[in-house]
Amino acid sequence: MAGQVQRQTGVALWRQIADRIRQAISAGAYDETGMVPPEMTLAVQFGVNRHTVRSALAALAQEGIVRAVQGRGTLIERKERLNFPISKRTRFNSGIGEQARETRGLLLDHGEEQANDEVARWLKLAPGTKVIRLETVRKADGRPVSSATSWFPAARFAGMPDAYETTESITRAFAELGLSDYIRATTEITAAHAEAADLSALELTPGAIVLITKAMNTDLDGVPVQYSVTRFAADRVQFTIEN
Amino acid sequence: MAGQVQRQTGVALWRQIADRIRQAISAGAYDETGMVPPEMTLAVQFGVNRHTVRSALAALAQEGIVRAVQGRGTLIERKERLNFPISKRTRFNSGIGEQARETRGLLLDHGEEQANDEVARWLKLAPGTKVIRLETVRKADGRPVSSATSWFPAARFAGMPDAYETTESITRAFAELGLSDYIRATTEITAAHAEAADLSALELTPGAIVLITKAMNTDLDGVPVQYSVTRFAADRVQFTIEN
DNA sequence: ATCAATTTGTGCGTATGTATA
DNA sequence: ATATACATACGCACAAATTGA
Repeated sequence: MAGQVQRQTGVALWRQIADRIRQAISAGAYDETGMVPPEMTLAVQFGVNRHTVRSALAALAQEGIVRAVQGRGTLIERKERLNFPISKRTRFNSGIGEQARETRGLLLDHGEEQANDEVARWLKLAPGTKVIRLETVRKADGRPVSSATSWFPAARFAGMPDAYETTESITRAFAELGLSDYIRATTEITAAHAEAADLSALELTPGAIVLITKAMNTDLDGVPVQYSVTRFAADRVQFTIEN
Repeated sequence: MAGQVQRQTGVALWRQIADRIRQAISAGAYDETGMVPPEMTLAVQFGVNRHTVRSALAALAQEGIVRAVQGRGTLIERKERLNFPISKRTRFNSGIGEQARETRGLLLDHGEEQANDEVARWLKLAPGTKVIRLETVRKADGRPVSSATSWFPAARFAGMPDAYETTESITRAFAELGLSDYIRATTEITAAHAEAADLSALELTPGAIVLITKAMNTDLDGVPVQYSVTRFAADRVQFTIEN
């Protein structure tokens, strides 16, 4: 874990250190012992006071990533990073596969509205066309992984909110509404700092990073059936693209 | 730009605000005027003192993203976000296409070494096999976009460093070495906070985000020819996957 | 059972950075 | 520019828990 933390940058040292340790845990750097190195070792490594390391570890403990035991050390509780394959057949639940014991999809809010320019462009509709909006959060083993806003052409998928609430899955909801198969046409990926809404929806701490995908699905005839903006907790996921 | 900035989070208010304004500029929120709103307007919007907004704008001015003019306002200098298509035919230079007038690839360092477990796994070689390592930075219109470490099987591509230095392009270097075509087989995408090395290589400010890709290219027979770990300045790029 | 070494937990004083008014 | 409040970071000291000799 080379590279020093930096002062006077607007990001507190304890946060920089927490981010680095979180990353190291995800990368499996401490797999041999299952523990984080002692506080003093980390303090020397990062060139800071032990108190500063403690602040960082406290933040990670708060996230449930580590657990400190007096006299023993700081144990690693979790190190998973879910992998999302992105392909023509991109689906949340089957993509997760055996990486989680249980996945759930919760419907937070929904409504019918008129497509704004962005939604209309992606769904290839005229601006103002009626669309169904779904706000959902997906969890794996109880842990929030992503929050999404999806839009569907209202003319075709008016029953979407009910279908999703019942099935907890876009794929199964589509099936209920008579669409047995669909294709991921385009995916756009960016990254940004978590906003206030992300913090509560994804149970993140401020300063965390979100990976943002804007994706469009079509039916087998190439007609757009869904546009969604999904925000993933960056330190819980990675994407893979296989060509 | 909804959502308030938060105190006591380890990220200074001026930095949170700078990040939000940078994001808003990228998203085109101020395209009508080409200017950032007045400092007092922003101060009210974020619920902070005007001084705090000034700190944020000073940081953005330092990055060259905005320029403050007394009596007029704060002008937006740059707002581009380069788009990287990821597909079988993923190539940096042709992918950039007309988005930049000039692209360069600079060779920072290179060497011959033995493949560690990660490199060996990706290149499908036995650990310890000789590989060529290239450290490169790619720039578009003089602005650093990504820094990459690439590994190539040494037996086949011993001339890689020279070829890259001459051609400033992986594609052209491969061509010089007798490989006229190659395929992007796998791409893995994650995001993390910028490390010290990123700050200098990509001219970032601390707290910035990097998008990290781990990618493997093969020749037309499916034999791995390159494994690379590339770190992109997250606020300058986006990825798109077309299926 | 005891002891020493290691490691986390706690307290206090001080200096500097951040933000407001 | 000044004053005030709070957050961040450091340095030192000592207490409490765990481990292994």
